[in-house]
Amino acid sequence: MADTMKGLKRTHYCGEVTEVGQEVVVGGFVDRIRNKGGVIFIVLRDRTGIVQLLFNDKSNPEIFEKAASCHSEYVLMAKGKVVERENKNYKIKTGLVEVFVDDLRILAKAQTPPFEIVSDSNVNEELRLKYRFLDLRREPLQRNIIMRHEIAKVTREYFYENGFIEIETPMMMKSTPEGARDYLIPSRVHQGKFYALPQSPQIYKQLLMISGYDRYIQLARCFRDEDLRADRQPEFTQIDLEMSFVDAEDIQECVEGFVQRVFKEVMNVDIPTPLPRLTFADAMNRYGSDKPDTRFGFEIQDISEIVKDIDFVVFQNALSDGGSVRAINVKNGAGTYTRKEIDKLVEHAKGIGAKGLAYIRWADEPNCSFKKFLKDGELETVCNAVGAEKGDLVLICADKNKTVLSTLGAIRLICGKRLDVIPEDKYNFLWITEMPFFEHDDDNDTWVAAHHPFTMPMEECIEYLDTDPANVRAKAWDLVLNGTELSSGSMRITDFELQQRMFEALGMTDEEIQAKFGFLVDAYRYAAPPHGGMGIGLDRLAMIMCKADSLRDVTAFPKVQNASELMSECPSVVDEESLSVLGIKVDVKEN
RNA sequence: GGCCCGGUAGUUCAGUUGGUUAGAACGCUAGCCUGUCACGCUAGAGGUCGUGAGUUCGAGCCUCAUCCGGGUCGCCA
Repeated sequence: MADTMKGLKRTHYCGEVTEVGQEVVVGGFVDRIRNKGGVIFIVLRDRTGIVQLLFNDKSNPEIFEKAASCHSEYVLMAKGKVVERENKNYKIKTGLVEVFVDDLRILAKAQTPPFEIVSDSNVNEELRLKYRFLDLRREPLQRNIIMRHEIAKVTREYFYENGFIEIETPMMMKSTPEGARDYLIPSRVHQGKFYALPQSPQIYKQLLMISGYDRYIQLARCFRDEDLRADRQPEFTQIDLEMSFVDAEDIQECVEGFVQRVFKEVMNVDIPTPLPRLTFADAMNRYGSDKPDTRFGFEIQDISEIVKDIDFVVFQNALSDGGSVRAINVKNGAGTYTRKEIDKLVEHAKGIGAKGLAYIRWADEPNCSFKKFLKDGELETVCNAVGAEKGDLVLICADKNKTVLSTLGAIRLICGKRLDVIPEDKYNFLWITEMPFFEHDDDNDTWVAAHHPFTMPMEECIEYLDTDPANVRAKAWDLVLNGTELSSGSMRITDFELQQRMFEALGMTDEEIQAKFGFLVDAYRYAAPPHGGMGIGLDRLAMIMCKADSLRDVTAFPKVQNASELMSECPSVVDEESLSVLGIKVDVKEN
């Protein structure tokens, strides 16, 4: 039997024990034991830090024996006097003192853990996820989880102070088969019918504006049944907000205040506002991405005009097909890349959809992959146009605009990472504005809404709704941080007739509209103040602030790539009885 | 669904052209040590080489399939 806590009450966290002479009671996990024979040191750990416990066989043999029987990760409680250390350790906060223990309780013994509970663990993530409760004992993960809490706390404080009301919206709602796939919940009472977990509380927060709550905030759990990525979990948290009697700039100003506050309070980093802005079109043209990382250069340059007379069939074909020829000038010594390294980049470009990359590699002399098509002076003209000098690598892509931009955008990122030119301590926020309203669905050759169908178009674009969908821009915007999409927002349509036109432009029939959003459309008949809002990815914000590479590092119990959880092994099969109550028959296709 | 990377003691890894009994470090167990702090010293235990087939006299190594994990594209209104 283990000891009990009886008669002891914790007085200090381990990391707080610094004052010599105090009587303290501490509790925690055994981090390390150093048994010297006649004296034992046990390092005790809790979420605040570590403290050294001291045991001496002369002064108290019984407690000494007990200390000698301890092993890693046992849970102990110890009472004793804080004394000055004979040999001080200046590397740790509590390193000048130690607790000379006069009462020791072994509250729980531990099996040997499958991996060592140490800060700089390099253990296979699969194993760590299976024993997530042990991995969460490790200091780096605890620091992240606690930092995430700090972010959430500051978030609530900021928005509460600015007049936002926190309202919980349902986790069980109507399934709308638009956009991402829903997680479905079967109904026992209504057999054959299903609720859905929210992809976001979008519809509810708009209804709350119609109901007059004016400013709404929620740290909302959201669910999407799509494939995972390092920055995408099926279950995530949005700082979800909606505001009435505002326009886009008001919402952006409010969110700027938020990011400034959270970075200052949690990290003591100053974020200058207003944040820089870039239209979607400019972002695509300069960075080949709707979420550009602006911490480094290598911007895309259109050299179509410069190369239009060069007799190179690749360039000429792209130009005559209405495409373009564009380049990035990769600096920082990329000109010394070997042929093999460049081939790798070209292979990557092909993977994205480009037919290839032309290049000018300038180690000692400019060395051009399409040299034989060049006339005197043309190489120099191209180099001058893109600002190339010795040591640079100019990568050129010629194709349809869309392909050229996405290719060079991706290659730009790869080069930036490979050359290690992305400053880690920089936090580049960026508003991406004037998002396109429609997206072309190449498979079905139709125009589909790029956002949810309640997004307001920009006033000056409304006239093109039916005639020129490609040029309709939305009153929608993204907030990007260091190349990660953090947040997305828009103004909503409050005008009933305009909403009808939107639905028509999207090719939705009255029946469809009624079946999917009937209640929301009806609600707008009862008058709504102008409103809009945003959803800010709390997980992604925490990931960047913690300098983590994956959402798993800022999520207590994350899912892995196939959306399962390795610790509890969910999702799992349920028994026949449970299914039968729901009126469900499972028909699984075997591979 | 496509492509790429990985899987060898509890953990992190090494393992040569396919060739004797698969090694190291850390951890673990036991013993010694009164000032350690990544304590030290001595000894010991610990392996279905992810799984299954195949090639071979012989497979950790070669081939195929499969499972698991990661990254990415598709997808994510």
